[in-house]
Amino acid sequence: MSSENYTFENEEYRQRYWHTCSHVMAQAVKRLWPEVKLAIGPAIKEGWYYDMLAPFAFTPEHLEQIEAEMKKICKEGLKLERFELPRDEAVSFMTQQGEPFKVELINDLPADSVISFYRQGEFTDLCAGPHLDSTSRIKANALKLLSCNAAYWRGDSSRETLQRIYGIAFPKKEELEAYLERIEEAKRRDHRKLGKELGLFAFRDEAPGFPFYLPNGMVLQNTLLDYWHKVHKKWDYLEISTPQIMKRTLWETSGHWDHYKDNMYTTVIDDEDYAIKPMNCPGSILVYELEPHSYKDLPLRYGELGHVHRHELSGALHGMFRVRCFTQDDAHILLAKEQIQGEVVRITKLIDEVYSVFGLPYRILLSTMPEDHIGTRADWEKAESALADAITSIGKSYEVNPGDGAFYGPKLDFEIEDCLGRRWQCGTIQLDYQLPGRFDLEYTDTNSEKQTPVMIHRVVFGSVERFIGIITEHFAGAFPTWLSPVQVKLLPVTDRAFEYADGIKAELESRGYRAFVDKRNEKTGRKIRDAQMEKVPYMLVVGDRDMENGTVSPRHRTDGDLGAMSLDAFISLLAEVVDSKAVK
RNA sequence: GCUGUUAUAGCUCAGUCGGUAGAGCGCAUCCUUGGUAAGGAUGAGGUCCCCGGUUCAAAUCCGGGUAACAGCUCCA
Repeated sequence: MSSENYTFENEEYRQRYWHTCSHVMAQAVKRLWPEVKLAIGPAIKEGWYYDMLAPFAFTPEHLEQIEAEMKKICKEGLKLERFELPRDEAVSFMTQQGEPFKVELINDLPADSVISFYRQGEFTDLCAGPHLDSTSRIKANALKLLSCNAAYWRGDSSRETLQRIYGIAFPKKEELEAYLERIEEAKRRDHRKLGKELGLFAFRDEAPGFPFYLPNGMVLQNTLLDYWHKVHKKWDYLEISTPQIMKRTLWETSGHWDHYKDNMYTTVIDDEDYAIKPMNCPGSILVYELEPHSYKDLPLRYGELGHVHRHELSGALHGMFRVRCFTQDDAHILLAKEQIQGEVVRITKLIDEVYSVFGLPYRILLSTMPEDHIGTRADWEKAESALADAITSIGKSYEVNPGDGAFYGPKLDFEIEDCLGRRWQCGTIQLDYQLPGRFDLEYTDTNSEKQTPVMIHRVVFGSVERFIGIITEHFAGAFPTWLSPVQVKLLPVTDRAFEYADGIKAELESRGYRAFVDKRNEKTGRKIRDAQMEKVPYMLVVGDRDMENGTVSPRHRTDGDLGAMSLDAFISLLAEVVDSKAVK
């Protein structure tokens, strides 16, 4: 069967298609600028890229030129032919072609590997394939070069910085347009843009990477945390709060001073070294150590909304997604080995409960033993199967992420998928066999013997800041009513209705709702438009008619005019939406 | 941190060849009292990111900072 019998929905065919596009792009570049050196050009999840070294920086105009040349190559209908060469011939071939990166790649291939090439017209590339059979298979008017950026050769920051050109292509022009539209939609939802427009948060040059919460953002955060408190009370967590700054000796015991110092902010107090906490675990441990513990205390669940600081590289900062100080909705659970599975089930149920409130689907990843680890293989296997069994026991499934665990234990990661299909790692459950031992933690078991507890680190939101960023984009700023900074905006038709509106506002506030009156000297249409732009869920138009009949005229931001009704009727409607935490 | 790009009014952005700045929105005042997505008029706002250089003259050209953006590396 020829590869062209596949459809584009087929993953393997898609990869083949994009990989061929990447060769066509490289060919176009070499035709335009023969002096450019090629590195690697794989197909990726969406599209492809090619890394290259050029004596000048590519600009959008260059990309247009390359794109035009690519279209020409597609129309030329060049056949792709595979051939193999022995290693020494492969090296001399690429040396002769003036491609040092390709020579390095060939030299690094394992001794027994087959070294294959693909030729199309005058262009030949080192490549394992597979490919389409001809460049004419690529739909010339449905391909686009998206951007050009820097990338390190072999992902190594100590090596050459190359230029990476990203591209995308589809078999139909409409699919390309839909893809580009999705990118535009993501831009419209960018939480940095919405955060500014909606008055949620801000950044200043005076504090790069350290967010300022504005009044609306503070309401959102507090509402989120109120909910967090409620859920954690229900699941038997004990809330604590530990110091921001603690002595160097503590961080030496925990291992952070040796392994995490580059990311820590430090200070000196009374001639002693201190560090601002980058993580909450050592603080929780100090609380545990305050008194002796019995097996009857376990699992002991310390919850902490811990404000941590980490010195991230300036180039890594990204709105609320990557900041230098953030709040983890952390918990440290101390428990006996045999309690692990049951506790993991509890945590998974809690996480499931929270994510479903936001309407966020997720998948679970099990990260197993990395090469660099502590503890015996048997212990690891036991821990990994405890995590795996916990997930399957509640009818959920997981994917394995081999070797991606922390050095001190395996973990479960919860990856949220937002409404644009983008994935975000939020929740995580990590088993830790190391820290309790480093701090000599113990509990007394049923035989009056001292035992070392296991520690579970877990977060649900991950970081409150990142979670706020994610839901801002997920809801495009139109938060569900229970989370909206302003839930009801009263729009008096004339100033005769101000007093009536104030009375309704007071009534709503006394019931715990967030209401505001728009008393600007503007027409109703204008007030509605502005409230819509602010994404307020409910607008209450009140005018002479309502005052006469004792009604309000609610308008929902998506459902439109709901018609006049009594205030009581509106309040019960509002109560139902808010209390159910509906995504509305 | 690295590579590239960018920085002009509260916001979004124009500003040609180097001759000390403009629009729309917002804001203020006045008119307008208007029932489901923008009523009208007038007006006030600028250390053109910071420091230095070239020049008779710099928002504009050059160098160095800072910050943001895209990506790499790293990560909640």
